[in-house]
Amino acid sequence: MATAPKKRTRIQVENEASIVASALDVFVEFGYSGATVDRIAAAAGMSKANVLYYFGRKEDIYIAVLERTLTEWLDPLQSLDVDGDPQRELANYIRAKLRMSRHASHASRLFANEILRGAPIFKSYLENELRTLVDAKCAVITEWIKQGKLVPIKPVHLLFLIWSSTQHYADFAPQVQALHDGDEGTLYKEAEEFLVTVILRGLQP
Amino acid sequence: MATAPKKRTRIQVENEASIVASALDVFVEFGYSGATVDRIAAAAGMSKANVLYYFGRKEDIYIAVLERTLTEWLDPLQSLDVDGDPQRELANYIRAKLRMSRHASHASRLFANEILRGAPIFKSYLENELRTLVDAKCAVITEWIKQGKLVPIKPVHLLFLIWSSTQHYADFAPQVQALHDGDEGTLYKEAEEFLVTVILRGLQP
DNA sequence: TTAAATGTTGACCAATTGGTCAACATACGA
DNA sequence: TCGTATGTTGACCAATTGGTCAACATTTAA
Repeated sequence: MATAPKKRTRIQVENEASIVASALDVFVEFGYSGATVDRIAAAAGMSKANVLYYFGRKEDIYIAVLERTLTEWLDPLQSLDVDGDPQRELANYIRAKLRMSRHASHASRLFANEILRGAPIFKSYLENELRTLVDAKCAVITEWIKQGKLVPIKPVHLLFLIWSSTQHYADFAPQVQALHDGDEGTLYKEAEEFLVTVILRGLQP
Repeated sequence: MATAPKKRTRIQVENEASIVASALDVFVEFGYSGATVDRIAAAAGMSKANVLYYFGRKEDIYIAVLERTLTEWLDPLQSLDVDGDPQRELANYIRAKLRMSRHASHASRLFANEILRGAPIFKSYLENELRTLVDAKCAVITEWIKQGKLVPIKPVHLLFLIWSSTQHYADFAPQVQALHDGDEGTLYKEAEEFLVTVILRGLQP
């Protein structure tokens, strides 16, 4: 009962997917204002008018891109399990976030851009769905602390630490590359080793 | 012998400073493409034509803003002292970066934006001056490790960790606020306590 | 096969953009 | 005081922008 139950044709499904995929690249490369409908259309291999036929406004394309990328991006946090071993659960989470940083770097940069802009589209999501999820996972961490399995800290800051330190490798890639010798594989292997070691040691009671 | 020794008048100094200061706000709020010369002029309280009289092109304004903000931003890293106590030196550095995140958040966001864009202006600086400074400071950390005062890690990842985790509070402020209860003062006090504790514990041999 | 629904686009529009320029205003050293 | 260097801006321009629309093309269900 969320939206009107309009049937979407095969061509609609294909073209909308193509537009959204191309638009992700363009928004990430040029930012919201710098991304033109023309560029998105060119990237998708169709005319500007046709893009506007599927998405009435540029902002609608942007919203669609944001929504499509969202689920994928937030997925790893879901799996933090209160019954698991904290060190193991957190290590897995760090590794998962780092993998996403590497292989879904466009999604990471898209969100970074959106939040840097003041999260005009995202804000309500942050305050509702994400907030709910984060509260639940903070409760898990608090429980681990109560059981004496982690040093006492305020859980939300731990999430910030994991998010920031892993996403850094995607969002600040040009800087990271300028300051690091060796190929991407080595970089991420080192980062994983480093972050898991330091953060887990830092949390050990 | 760096630049032509042109004398700058009082009015030049004042107006250029005013433009650069206003432009920082505008670039941060709207991004590079979204920032218009008109908006910058309005923020500086003068006509667009006058702004272009001082800075021939929009990009020149941007470069000036970047340069003006740079020195200030990089300052804390300079002071990492190999003869000091590592735990104390690093704690001070984390605290300094966190203070800057709070009180110079526009500078942090400006750099984040620039690097997200692929660092078109910044790249050569990253690869030269910053690289040199970072190499020097990594040598300091390596020395501390050799002396057995820190757990063995690759120093550059430690810098990434400190940068990302502290700048997160500036760059992702809308997200941080959406997920944190309490005022800004409390937030930063908690963050400082948390980051210093966890990172230093994580590095203790 | 056919006709209605759906898809596609070039041409077009008004608004905004970065940037120029000639004309005018002010500051300032001699 | 005065003349030149400096400062200031409205008017203007060409290019680009998001978005519209009428005309044409293709798909699809009957």
